[in-house]
Amino acid sequence: MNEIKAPKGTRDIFAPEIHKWHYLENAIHAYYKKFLYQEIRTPIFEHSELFSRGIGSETEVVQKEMYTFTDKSDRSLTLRPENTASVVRAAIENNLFENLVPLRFYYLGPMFRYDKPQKGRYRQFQQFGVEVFADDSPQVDAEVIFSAVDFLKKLEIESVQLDLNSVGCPQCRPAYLEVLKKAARAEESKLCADCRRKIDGNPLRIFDCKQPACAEAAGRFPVIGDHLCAECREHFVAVREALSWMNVPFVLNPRLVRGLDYYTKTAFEVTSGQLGAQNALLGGGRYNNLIKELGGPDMAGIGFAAGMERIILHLEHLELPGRKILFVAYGDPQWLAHAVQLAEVLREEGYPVYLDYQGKNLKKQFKKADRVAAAFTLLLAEDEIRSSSVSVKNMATQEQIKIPLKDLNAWLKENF
RNA sequence: GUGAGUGUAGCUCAAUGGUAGAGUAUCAGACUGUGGAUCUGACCGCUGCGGGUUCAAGUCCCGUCACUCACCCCA
Repeated sequence: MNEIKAPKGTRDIFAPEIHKWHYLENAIHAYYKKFLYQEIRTPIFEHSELFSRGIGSETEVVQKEMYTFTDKSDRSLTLRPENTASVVRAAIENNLFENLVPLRFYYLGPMFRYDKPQKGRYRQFQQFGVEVFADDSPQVDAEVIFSAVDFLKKLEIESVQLDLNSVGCPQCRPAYLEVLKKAARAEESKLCADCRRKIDGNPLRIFDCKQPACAEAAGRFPVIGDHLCAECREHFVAVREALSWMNVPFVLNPRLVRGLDYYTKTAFEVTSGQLGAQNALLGGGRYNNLIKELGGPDMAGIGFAAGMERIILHLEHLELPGRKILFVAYGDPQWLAHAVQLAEVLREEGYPVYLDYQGKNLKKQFKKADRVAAAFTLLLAEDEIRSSSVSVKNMATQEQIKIPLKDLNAWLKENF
């Protein structure tokens, strides 16, 4: 008999951690409402082709990490590894580009990638993110980046670094890639086997390699910043200027590349030293060709995605105020009916009320009240019932007073 | 996909190759109108799983699975 466990890379979330998730989710909704972003919820699985076309069929994510399956009608479907392609698809499909203003969305929900789990990395993981369409202004880039950093700041996550780069566009990137390949080939003998393979496939990834020899060689490679076309260069300058208006500090990182193919111009990433190897809290950038490539209008787009588990890891020491609750005790089962009715009235008034139906005697009930961390225990037994009152015990101070039932609500409003 | 570390009670951890233990939690009682403290008792295990070595394996060896961390990749 094998015990059935959660699949590798998945996990259960419950109290007390779940409180942090509620806190984070509420914070996301509240924060992005201020920017007039609208929440969008897209399916958790999509046609596989959406991701291979959107993310890029040569990317690591599409080649090795997708949960792809065939349904009973032989459709190839895939559990979403990220949400940008889906949001774009949804906007196209629902004609949102014509009807909805502003074209600014945020989302949150589970994503799936077949990765080897480690700290901050799961096979089912939660991301939240934003997508802004139809605006190529560099100031929008800055606003999106500002919102990401500022949001983390609001959560008191401040020991982070914002890396910024421009990865060019179809006008300038191909020429740069050729220059880069040439430089890499010239030093091919110094590179590791992995990086030699990257030269023809995705030479930008060589910059990611942590092998000292590769990093050393990559230090001499040309960087894209010197090969941007006029438009990309001006855009990048304007983004940096707008970030300075917003007092967002950043680190220019000419070696920053993104894992998904659709990025153009601005690319950014926020990392944290507190996370271990998987140190990216969020990453994103501009994708001015994605919407068109997926069959939509020729419109710009920019967004980012953040790893919620990784943010939760930064909320370790967050002290969430415990929910105050009332405990109704009844002493002897013969008074249970009165207790049930009192609990019902209290809940109707909005109070969180706990009633223990197994309470055999007062001692046990008070013990349970202690266990559930009740602020007050309301005792309803023979004396109280006879006098139409209730004994209210403050569990912290041990003070206990008898209050007429008709005054209870007013008293609680005052003291609870 | 590669590597390393760790798998013993619900949880945290002990146990020279020689009868599997403690703390904690849970339950009951001391204490039938009152919680936290204390004391007493009870419950708690195919030592991840499968092989092997040995008179004897939680302990040594091999395999396997799981978890953790790292590589890789990324949020």
